[in-house]
Amino acid sequence: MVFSLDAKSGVPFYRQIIEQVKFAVARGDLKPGDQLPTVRQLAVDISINPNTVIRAYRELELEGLLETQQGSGTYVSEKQPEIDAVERQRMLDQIVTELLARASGYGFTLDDVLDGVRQRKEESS
Amino acid sequence: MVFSLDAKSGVPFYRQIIEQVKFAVARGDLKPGDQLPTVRQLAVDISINPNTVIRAYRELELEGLLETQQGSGTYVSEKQPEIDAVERQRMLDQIVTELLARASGYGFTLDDVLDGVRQRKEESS
Amino acid sequence: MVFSLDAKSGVPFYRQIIEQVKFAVARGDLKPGDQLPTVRQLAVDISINPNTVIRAYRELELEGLLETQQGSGTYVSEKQPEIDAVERQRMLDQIVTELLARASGYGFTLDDVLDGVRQRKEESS
Amino acid sequence: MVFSLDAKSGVPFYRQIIEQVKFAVARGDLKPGDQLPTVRQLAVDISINPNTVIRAYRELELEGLLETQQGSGTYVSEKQPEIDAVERQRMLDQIVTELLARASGYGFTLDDVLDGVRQRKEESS
DNA sequence: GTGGTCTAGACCACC
DNA sequence: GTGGTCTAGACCACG
Repeated sequence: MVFSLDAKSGVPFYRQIIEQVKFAVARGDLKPGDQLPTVRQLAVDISINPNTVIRAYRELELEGLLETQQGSGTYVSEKQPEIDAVERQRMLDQIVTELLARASGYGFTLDDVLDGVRQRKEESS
Repeated sequence: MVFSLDAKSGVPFYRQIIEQVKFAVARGDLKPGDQLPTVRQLAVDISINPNTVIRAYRELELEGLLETQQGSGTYVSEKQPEIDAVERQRMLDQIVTELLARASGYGFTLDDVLDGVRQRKEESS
Repeated sequence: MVFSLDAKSGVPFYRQIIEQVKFAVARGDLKPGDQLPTVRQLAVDISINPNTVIRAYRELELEGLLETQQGSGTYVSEKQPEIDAVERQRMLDQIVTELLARASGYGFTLDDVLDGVRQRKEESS
Repeated sequence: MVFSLDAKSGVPFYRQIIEQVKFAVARGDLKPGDQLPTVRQLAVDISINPNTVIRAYRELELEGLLETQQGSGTYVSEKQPEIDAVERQRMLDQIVTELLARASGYGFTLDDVLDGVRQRKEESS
């Protein structure tokens, strides 16, 4: 799995790592039992402070997505946490709300955003 | 114009004010020449420190959206800064990218997001 | 004498008035004994607060450039204050220093400014 | 890079810092990628409140001159914002206009100013 | 009355 | 360690 960070995005590094891991798991690129890069290795690979990697892994572990085996490494949990459907929907709502608010601040309408997302879909298909 | 802050959102107060002003201008609720609430008045209204309001107004002034006349008040600029079409598109791209990145982190597909936004559209119509 | 204010310049109104009066006297447009517009008249003419006019006139009176005769009006002093040559030079130095500093902040060289001033000279001749 | 403040000038501290940074970048004393003094360090060095330094750095960041990396420090942007040539000329015009206006207020002619600036040039050469 | 600047100090987020 | 946000309150400048 390949990680990449964007320092200019304003999104903190540890969040970018978290999202990339979640994305990889959601896509199936990372399967239960798969090992993740070691903290030190990943830190070197993407040129960041090991503490930042630790923080990302720890949060993912707290969520139940990862498991660390002392001395062995960090792995994708065998039992992926089931997210309550209601909770899940609320999550999406929250994300959509925030981004729409930001978009409207720049004068974009809901349709503008809708078109933007549709366009991505075409590009990816 | 009505302002409201959400202390739990994690979004800094001054950013919330900035976005609400931008939104109001984009919607036409605030027109060029209109006076904004005075710093002290708004501070009292939404129960925050005047310095925080000043900061929000100041950033909007630096962007060219507002103008302040010492001793008189703060107004919406007569000449709203024109946003370059290319710049605008890049802005939308960035917003959509973040929207999708955040959503995918929770396992949502592009279609899930599309549905989420569509749903908003129906609600608002 | 015609006054005009530029609200966008950032220079406070009372300073703009002061400089315009000084300029008019320096040019000879206003001679010793000449009456200036009354405070109220000028305030109406240029659409500002009378207090602002009062402030400008008062500072000019303190410098000895104007004299107010209660109930009669404000006049250019018969005896224009002589500014010490050294003081005068220091004044110019200070003005030049500040503006050059600001110009350099935008990457302009001393020659750029020099050219800018020369250009004005040609335009005015 | 050495900073120095003049409390008597009437120019706000944060503006003085901004102009000194711009000047240093324009001169090449600060190059893209260079780190600036930390907020706290600079605050101690020039004996002002850290908030004032933050404010200066922040405005420079909004202009695109600096970039801050949370937890790491503040750096000169790799891509310095390009100033539109027209915009640049307007800026110079504005500076020259103010220079002449202020000078004429003290009875200096355009030639006096020209001499004053020329003199600076000789001194600096 | 209006906005602007600065300080002091608390608390937070990130690396 | 780094920068960021917010508060409280003083003092100033402008109209």
